[in-house]
Amino acid sequence: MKQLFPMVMADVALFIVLNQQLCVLLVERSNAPQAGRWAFPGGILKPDTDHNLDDTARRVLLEKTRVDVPYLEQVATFSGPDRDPRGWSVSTLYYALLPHDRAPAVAGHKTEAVAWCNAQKPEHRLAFDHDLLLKAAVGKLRDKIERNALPLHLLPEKFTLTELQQTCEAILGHGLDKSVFRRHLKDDSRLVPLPGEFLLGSQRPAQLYRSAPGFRF
Amino acid sequence: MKQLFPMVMADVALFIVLNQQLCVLLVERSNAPQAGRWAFPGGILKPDTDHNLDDTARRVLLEKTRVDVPYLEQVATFSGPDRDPRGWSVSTLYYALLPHDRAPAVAGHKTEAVAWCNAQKPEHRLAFDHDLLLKAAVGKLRDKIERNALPLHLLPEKFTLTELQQTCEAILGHGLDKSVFRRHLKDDSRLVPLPGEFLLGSQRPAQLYRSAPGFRF
DNA sequence: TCAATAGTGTCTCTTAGACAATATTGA
DNA sequence: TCAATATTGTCTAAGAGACACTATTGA
Repeated sequence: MKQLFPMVMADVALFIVLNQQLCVLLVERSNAPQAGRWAFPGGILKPDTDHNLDDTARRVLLEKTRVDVPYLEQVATFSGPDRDPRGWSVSTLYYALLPHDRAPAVAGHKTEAVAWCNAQKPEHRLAFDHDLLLKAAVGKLRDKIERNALPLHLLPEKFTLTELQQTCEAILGHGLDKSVFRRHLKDDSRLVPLPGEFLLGSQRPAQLYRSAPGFRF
Repeated sequence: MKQLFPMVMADVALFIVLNQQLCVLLVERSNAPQAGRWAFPGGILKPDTDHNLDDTARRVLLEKTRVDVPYLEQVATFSGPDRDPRGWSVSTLYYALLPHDRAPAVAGHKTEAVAWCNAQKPEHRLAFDHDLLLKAAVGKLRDKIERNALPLHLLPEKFTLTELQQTCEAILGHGLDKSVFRRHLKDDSRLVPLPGEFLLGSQRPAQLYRSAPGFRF
């Protein structure tokens, strides 16, 4: 017998940049269906407690990984009778960004393994239609960077322009010219230089910046 | 008592350009809730017959307006317990484009009035949160035009470059330079000039074009 | 001093934007 | 011929891209 209502869920692609590579958080499914494959953290809408699907997304991410994220954005909604063997499903995909210094904060459920996986070429076999979802999420993220958005939520509180550039490069998948990159950030109000604060090393010190108050993406 | 499952629906913003104005199709609600207000054509997912939400969107548009559209694209998904007084709802918004010479093809249900309404500043009071949805749909459409997409699905089969430019201007809400506009279309494979076919009038004839085979947006 | 990276400058080439000039029709 | 619109050209300024140069540290 056919079901009357579809499953309604939210999935989250949580991005991070590790070792100059754009990575995404995946959870190994421990139960059927598709046990052993890797999927985005996701879960079913709870109409009693969720105020909208954004809430659902934030909640499932918190439940599955213990991470609360500052920024969450809708990518698209996927639907159909066959994408999940349990039946007709509608799942709205979100993406979120995590600063690389918070990577250790991510913890799996007792029974589930989690892993940071190369977002451009995942080394795990994905469950359901999540390869499609991943493409969509990466595409949307790239789009924003190409349109001059700054992925500051991927960076720690204080960062240098070089780190920012490397983060953009990891997302775009190709190098950027240092001079051009910095020219664009001239007088950009989204960036605030921290007076007198520098990143030191065996080279010329690098000015540290933080994101402007109220910055959202 | 709370409901266990949300309503799952698709809404469609069907755009057209009439008299150089971007317009959207609205349906006057004849029944509660919100009778008398105007809303996008929309309807509830039928898991038995719809293969996905795109299907739902196409079907409800056909049912409500008798129009089958060549192009349909997802905008975003809106959700929450209060946006529809009937309870927790999830609705995925699509937009579609209709050539202006097909405006008369649109017909309402027996009991419902339909109207083309100014998309930038609607003259009707919208139902539910559809003012939000309208903003999102117009925004997405503008975005695509700004990124050099051609809204050929808003034009009749044969059209001139001037008509194409005016269509873009209607979407963007501001004028474009004729010379610049045409420069961009130089050697654009999306446009095919029709050899020897011109639009005549009391002026220099204008070359007619059609969209390239397989053109999608 | 040197290696390493930060940060700036310069040159060229492409393009956007504004506007002018020319072309072709019907009245 | 004129009015109207199509179509093309030209000039200028801004920006992108490539690359070189200078600056400042620790070793």
